[in-house]
Amino acid sequence: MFIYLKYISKFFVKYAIMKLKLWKGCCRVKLLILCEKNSARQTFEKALNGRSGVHSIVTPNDEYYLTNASGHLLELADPEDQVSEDKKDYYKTWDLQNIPWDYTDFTWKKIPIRSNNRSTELLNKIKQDARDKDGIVIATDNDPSGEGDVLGWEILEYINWTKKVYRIKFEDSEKSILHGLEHPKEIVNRNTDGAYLKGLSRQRFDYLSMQYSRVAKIKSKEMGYDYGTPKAGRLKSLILGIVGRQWAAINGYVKKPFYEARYKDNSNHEYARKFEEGDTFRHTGKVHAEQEVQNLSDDVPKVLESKRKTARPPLLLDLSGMASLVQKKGYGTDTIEKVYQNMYQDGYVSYPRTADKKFSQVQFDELLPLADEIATVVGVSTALLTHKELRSTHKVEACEHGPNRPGQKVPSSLKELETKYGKVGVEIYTTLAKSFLAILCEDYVYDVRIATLENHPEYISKFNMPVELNFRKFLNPLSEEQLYPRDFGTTASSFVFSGSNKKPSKPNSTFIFKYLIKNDVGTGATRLSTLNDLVRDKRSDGRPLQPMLLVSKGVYSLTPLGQVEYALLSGCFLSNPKATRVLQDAMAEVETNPSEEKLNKIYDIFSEMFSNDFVTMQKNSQNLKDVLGDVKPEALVSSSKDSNTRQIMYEGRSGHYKVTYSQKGRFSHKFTKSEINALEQGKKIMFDVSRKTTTGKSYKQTITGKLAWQKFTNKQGEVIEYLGFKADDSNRKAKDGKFYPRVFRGHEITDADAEILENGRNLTIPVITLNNGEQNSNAVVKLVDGSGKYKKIEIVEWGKRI
DNA sequence: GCAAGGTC
Repeated sequence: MFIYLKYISKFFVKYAIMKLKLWKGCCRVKLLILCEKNSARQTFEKALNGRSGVHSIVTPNDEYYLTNASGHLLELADPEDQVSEDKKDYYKTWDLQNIPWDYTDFTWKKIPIRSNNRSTELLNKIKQDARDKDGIVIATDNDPSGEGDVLGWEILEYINWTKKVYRIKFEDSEKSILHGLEHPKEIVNRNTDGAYLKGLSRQRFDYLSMQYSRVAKIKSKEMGYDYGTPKAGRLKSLILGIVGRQWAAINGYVKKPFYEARYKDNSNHEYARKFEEGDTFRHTGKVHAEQEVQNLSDDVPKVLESKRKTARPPLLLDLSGMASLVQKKGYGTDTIEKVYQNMYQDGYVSYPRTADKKFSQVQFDELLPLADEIATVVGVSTALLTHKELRSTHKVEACEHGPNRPGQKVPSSLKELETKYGKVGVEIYTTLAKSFLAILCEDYVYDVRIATLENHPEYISKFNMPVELNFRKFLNPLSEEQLYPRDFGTTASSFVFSGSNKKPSKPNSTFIFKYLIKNDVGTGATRLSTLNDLVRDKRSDGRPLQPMLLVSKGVYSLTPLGQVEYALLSGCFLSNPKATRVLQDAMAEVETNPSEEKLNKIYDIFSEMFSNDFVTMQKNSQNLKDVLGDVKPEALVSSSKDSNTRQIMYEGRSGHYKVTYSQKGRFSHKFTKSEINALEQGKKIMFDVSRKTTTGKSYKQTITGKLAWQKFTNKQGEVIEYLGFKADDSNRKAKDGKFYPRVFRGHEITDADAEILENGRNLTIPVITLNNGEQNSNAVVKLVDGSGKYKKIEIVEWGKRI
């Protein structure tokens, strides 16, 4: 009986507990946590110990499930799909009559991103994941622009989510994620959410800017410069503007030499006076400086002071900084971007699209234990890594992704990277590793030594004497001369120093990025990809595309199409950093006072800017001929529609050339990749072509030649210059100055042959195919006069068959 | 066909 009771009570307790659990479970709030991307979701998974589970978020025991997007999954549909049926044509047709657009026509409809074939699939998955949930936590990145908020909300809108929505903010670390989950903010109405409206205003402003491209295309075509569609936008036009202005400065540079008296001591140190605007000791004529030098007696150096100084390691790298450095080693930024992405996916390097150059403590602590291992791989002495504390100058309290740096996975050797990613992978890793390892070294210590001259104290000389190299042993290493400088000498005498104003530097990626960063245009994620976009000459489906920029040896220049845009948008707000500043001010206002009214103000700001720029562009189009000169036929869309042309910089000018070399009806040859490579470097190439005799028998002819700028006169009598393959003269020049074929029926005329022919004698040579039907024979030939300045080789008699 | 913003 006792046992029975015990059993019963045990059963009841068990039942009660089960009931309680069930009750608790049914009342638990079910949350879907929406991360921006796969890698972020994985970090959440680590922080929460599982993809799903129980965690205190909005109530103490919420059931959560993690899901993720992949950046933006939606984009604004094309203009014609934003408007009512009766206005479709108006917005579809590229016509100046249909511009400017009326923003009140737009529904701001979004569609899954077309270029990403996974977007619909992911949207469906998120919709599925959300089905049984009570709330969604938007856990996308916390960009100050509100982009993460837009990214999350547009997904919720797409899946018709009507239940609760929370937003959490955090940085890219487990600790910060847990902290963020403790502070969810419920958003009842997205139309009054500051961050969301702020992001939306940026998006719509930029969308409306598409009108610029239409205007630019229409006007340039109208003026005969139909080189393609100039792609105009806040970021693109700014890049083209800075490249265009820099080349204008380079082309307008006038060297202004100057001469001044200086001293040099017997250790080769130079002593000069400090030049300030208005000083008269700098002469434009050499004579004046020479006179001055004659009056300056020899002197004795005197050390003024030796100051000990230290220099901290530089900040770390963001994507554009990393790309600039690696590009200098001879790799294309497009390749760098792709390879870095692959290395990131494999865990060797950190998240690519960051704008951070400093560490948070958490990120630093995560990487520090790997330092010795990384140093060994890249060949940096671990003995140098003594500064294990994060300098305050290199630290931020909170940041998103942190700088570009080595990842948690360390390769066993550089060879491992080379096998997987090629040499560019090695370069990327070494660059990142060194910039990280440098901050674990002590400061660079050096003495600044300053000297003057006993009797001419206004002459000063200065150099740095290294004391302890530390991080400069491997990062920005000193030259031999800088490492072991000679100290000041014992005597000094005067000389004429000649210098000149500095020539503006050619625009490379560092130059472009610096300008964009300074003006806060674009983001870490878009600067490099947009620059690559402008250089791209193929669409994703392989069809040709008119590039706006050309890059050669890291230097960027405008293509004819780029020049069109540069000319058309000159003086426009859009191609000025001011456009971004005006936009950012308006965005800040939307954020602090989120309302439909403030959002509408964005459209007004855009409209005002555009109406001014519209006038400017029309004016500019009238001056296109003055600015651009004659239309370049090779740049016309009509002449480069096929993939048979390549656009390159050649001998300092840009042009198209055909990759198929042909002589009408005789032969054609499509250049191979290596031939194209050689040609574009200005090298001479050689290839065989197949030719046919009159009887249809084929034989090979060897052609040699290179790319060259050539001229022809068209029917209107205009001399047109074009770039193309120029075969070496296939004629020999005879003694009398006339020309005759270098190759006759497959036989190359040797010097000895020429000697005989040009003396009017008969010559027996092997020829490949004969008119009498035989295949290979000897033939007796001689040289006879042809028309004009030509002679020809004629068969006198068939020889025997070979 | 046009943007800039994400991501792989």
